Amino acid sequence: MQIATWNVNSLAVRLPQLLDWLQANPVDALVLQETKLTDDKFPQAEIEAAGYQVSFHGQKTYNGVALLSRGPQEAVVKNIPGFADEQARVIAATVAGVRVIGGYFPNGQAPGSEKFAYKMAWLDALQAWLRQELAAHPQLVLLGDYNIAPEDRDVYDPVAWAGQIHCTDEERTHFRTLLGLGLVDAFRLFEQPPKSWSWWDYRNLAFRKNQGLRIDHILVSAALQPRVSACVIDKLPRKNERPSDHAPVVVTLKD
DNA sequence: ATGTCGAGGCCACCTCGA
Repeated sequence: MQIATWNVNSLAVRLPQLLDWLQANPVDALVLQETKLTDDKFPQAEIEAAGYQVSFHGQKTYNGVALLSRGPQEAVVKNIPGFADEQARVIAATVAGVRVIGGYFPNGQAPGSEKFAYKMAWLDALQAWLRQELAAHPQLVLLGDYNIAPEDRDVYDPVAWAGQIHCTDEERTHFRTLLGLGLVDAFRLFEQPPKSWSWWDYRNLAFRKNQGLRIDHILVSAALQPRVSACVIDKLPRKNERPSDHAPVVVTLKD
């Protein structure tokens, strides 16, 4: 079984690439972030024609998430229960016995800003909900665009980025708290090439210079960890002539 | 090199967010 995450930065623009990618990578489940589509504009028919069931939760211009799966989805949840939020950032469902939670974590803009405070409140709410989800669903994966680079080795220039958004102590503490709930970073279960990133700024020729951050993550529960056999970042879509700024991340589970 | 994209307003350029 394979489960993947991809911030597509506008599904309207990236739909052809998504369909191409699914043909080459027929994963069992995929969560998308930054679809930037209201639900009435979501390309449900095209995705179903590609052999996937899909749940989605979107809004105009910003954010928006979706969950695609080959098999049926049970107990679909949109956004964090009990956390009033106008921003569409979370979608979850149980797929083939695995609780799949996809998230588009707030960017946070800059430490000290209102958006940073919102990011912290959102992370608090996620953490509280996740405790319950883990108790109810031991086989769980939390994946998406975390907008957090957990360690200095996840940053192309850790000195320049020290204390900057994605790299603050507060964000990294939140990431470690998630691990403390009984989750593990699937990517770090394996030896990986140094300078592995999942996002490169569109500016500054960042991709050509491989100046990026690893901010898209797949965290798996302790009960799921023994099944994890691989976790990779697929840089290929970032080489498209009209790419998203993020690359997909894929985890492989043994049956 | 702050050297890019994408959405949306009410455009044929600007602002915002990332």
